[in-house]
Amino acid sequence: MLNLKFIQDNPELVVEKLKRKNFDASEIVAQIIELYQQKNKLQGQADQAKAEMNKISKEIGMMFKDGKHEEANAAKERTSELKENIKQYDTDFAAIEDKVYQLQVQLPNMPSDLVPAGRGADDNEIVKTGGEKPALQAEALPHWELAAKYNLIDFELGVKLTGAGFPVYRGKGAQLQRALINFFLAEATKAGYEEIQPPLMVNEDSGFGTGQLPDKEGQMYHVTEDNLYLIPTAEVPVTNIYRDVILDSKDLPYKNTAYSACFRREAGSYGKDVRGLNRLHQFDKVEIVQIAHPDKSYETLDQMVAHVEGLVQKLGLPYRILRLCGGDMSFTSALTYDFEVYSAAQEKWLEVSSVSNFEAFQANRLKLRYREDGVKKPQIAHTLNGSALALPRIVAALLENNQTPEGIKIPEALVPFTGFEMIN
RNA sequence: GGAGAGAUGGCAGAGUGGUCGAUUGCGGCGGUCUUGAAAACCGUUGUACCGAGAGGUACCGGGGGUUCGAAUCCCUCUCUCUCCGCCA
Repeated sequence: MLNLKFIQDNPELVVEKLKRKNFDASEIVAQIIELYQQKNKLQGQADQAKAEMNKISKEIGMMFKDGKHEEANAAKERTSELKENIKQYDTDFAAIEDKVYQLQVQLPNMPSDLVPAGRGADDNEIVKTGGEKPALQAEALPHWELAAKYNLIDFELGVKLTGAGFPVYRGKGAQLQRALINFFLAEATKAGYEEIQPPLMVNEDSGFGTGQLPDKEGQMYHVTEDNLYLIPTAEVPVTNIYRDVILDSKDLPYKNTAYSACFRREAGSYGKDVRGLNRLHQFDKVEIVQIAHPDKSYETLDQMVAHVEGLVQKLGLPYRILRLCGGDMSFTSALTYDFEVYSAAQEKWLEVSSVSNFEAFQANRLKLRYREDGVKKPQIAHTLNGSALALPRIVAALLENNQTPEGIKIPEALVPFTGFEMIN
């Protein structure tokens, strides 16, 4: 959510910047400014009326105290009209405020100047490529066949237990999952992130705070009986730790990491692109979150990107880093880097991480602020997060890229966590 | 699931219709004192919006109502806690 005052003070800038997200904001911005002025005028009138009312009420109180009952009753008569007016002002005010809000939430976050122009995935900028694509023999198998061959993942069993998109990991498959989680958490801890074990369900306020609600309601599993939502990412509970808080600037940045299962309904997305582990309703992910000072948030973003890069490097996966173009980035992001790893048997790049700076967009909703030494008014902080990493596609790439006639080789960095070097 | 209690400022905790945005204590900040620190003492210490400013308005879990006037009374919703039951 963009700040109202900012929109009011910089209407052209907002419109101009949002063009890069292929969003025409001119109409909405104009309406917001118009309504904002009405709102302020109304507030002035309402406040004045209320001030008068408060004054009279106090006077009446004193009169009663002094035993001047007749005067007091006379004064009461003056209040009825004021009362009516105030009621009207309040109703109108609330209506305008609501309208402004409805418009305000339609505006996406402004992209950073680094964001390339573009419409879709093809326009993303490849900022870096690393690692070596493996040379597989001709009969290399896709990961879902490898998973079956070595009894690592049972997709059909998941269907029996729950439904499509809920695989069952077993044996070394399950152990590999656990090893990856521990490896990612260990790396994050080493990098100074405090580990969090968050609830896997959140309430409406939290869903709203990070922007899943009200718009993306359909993407989350909703437990209607208790009105709770299964989290689509640990970002939701972890970032909401900082909802409605005022931090001390000298404590910034706050760094948290969390492993969680993630639940996504992904309604309607079935087909050949979603085979195997490519897209699931439940998957595991380690997330990193930072709350940063606005002056430092891009530095922070670079650090987070470097952290994620370190992970894919240690796993020995061929990867590339994309800077998302205006048309492909999310509604809430100001700058996003996607990580893709190459899954050699599918011959496909798979997205395994998305690292974003939301600047003040989420923090505005969250009312997440910090106080600068000696400055009275709290300022809005910046929020960032990234996957570090999402497991399924990492597993897919590991299985496919590391397959040999003897079995699947575990990357060296992971062996201390798996306890085995080979799946065979 | 049954019974009860409660929700007030960073925390603790007063306040049952009127100068209450809210007593007090703790914590925080500033100062006096001290070689330094502690103690003691003095002062200060919420957020949002409007306003050039003076200042004004709103907020005592959310919403609604009664009243000239509500933290205080009424209705309603939500949440939390305690005890019992069940259970990991």
